[in-house]
Amino acid sequence: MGRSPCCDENGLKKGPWTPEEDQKLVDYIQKHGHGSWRALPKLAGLNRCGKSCRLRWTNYLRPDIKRGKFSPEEEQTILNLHSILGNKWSAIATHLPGRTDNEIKNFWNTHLKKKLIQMGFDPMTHRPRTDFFATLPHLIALANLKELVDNNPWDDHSMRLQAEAVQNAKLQYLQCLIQSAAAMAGNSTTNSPSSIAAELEPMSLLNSQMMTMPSMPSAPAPAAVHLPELQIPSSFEQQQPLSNETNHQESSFIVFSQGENSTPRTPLISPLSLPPLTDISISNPGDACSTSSCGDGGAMPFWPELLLDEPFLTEFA
DNA sequence: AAGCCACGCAACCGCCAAGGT
DNA sequence: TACCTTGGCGGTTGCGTGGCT
Repeated sequence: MGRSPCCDENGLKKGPWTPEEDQKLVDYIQKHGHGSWRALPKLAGLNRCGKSCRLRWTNYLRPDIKRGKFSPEEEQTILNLHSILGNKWSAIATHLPGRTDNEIKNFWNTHLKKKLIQMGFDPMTHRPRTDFFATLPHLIALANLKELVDNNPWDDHSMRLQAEAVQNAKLQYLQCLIQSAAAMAGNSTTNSPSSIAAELEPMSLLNSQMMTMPSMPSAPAPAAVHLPELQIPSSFEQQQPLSNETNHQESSFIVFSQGENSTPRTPLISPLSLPPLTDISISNPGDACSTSSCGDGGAMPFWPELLLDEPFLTEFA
């Protein structure tokens, strides 16, 4: 496959376009259409390569281009589509009339990506970052959000996702505790529920700390946040390991998230960066997933759309 | 007022796929 | 089938601008 000789051709101008060049290009295309981009510059009297002309036209001069700030709706659309399509800017642009892929790409790189990072999300996966300590300050701030306190149950998708980030931190902490407990137990396979429960006690401490740390100057008064409580099933000790492998130190068991009475179960995130599950499975990395909610048992399940409303984005800008 | 720095955005670069010869 | 041309895409660069010290 050959490479197209382009702007490296001698004598062709590069750099910013002048109004005169723009006018020549617009005039020519309006009269004749662009036709062959390669032939266009000479026909239009431009000392540019065809590629440069095409980019100038498609990204700037096209009459149907919408300029100006992105609306909250457009912002949301980009977030949603990016969570599905990734960096397929041209595909995203097809859903935003008047916006170019270049413009969307720039907007993503200069605004949205930073916002997601600040909010504790991985901008590529749209998942809460799994680095607990890196996201802790943010999570503490989140825990102080009045909206989180007031919005219960999870009637707002974005709030729910943020709550999941908090929940994720809790689960990671839980994982650490479990591993510590397993280490303390040595090779013993009898991790009783009561001992695990004892280890879980600091979870509430963490929760309360997250509620009370003065991380935001204007943070509302600390109050209880109704996160779904982690529950260790009473039949915990009877849970079968999810894997037949026996060379792991950790025991495999299942932690269910349970919503409040009428609240549907909240999809949670595996603390081990496993695919998100409806029923969290804390198991050994690489274990086969045996829960019915685990998609097709191997393929990456579909991550919920990231729906972040403008006030929320502004809040953390 | 001058220098520095961060940011936004237009433009370029390099690669790829499709279609033509 | 191999090569070439063209259009398109995503990543990156560099310049202009505004804010801060």
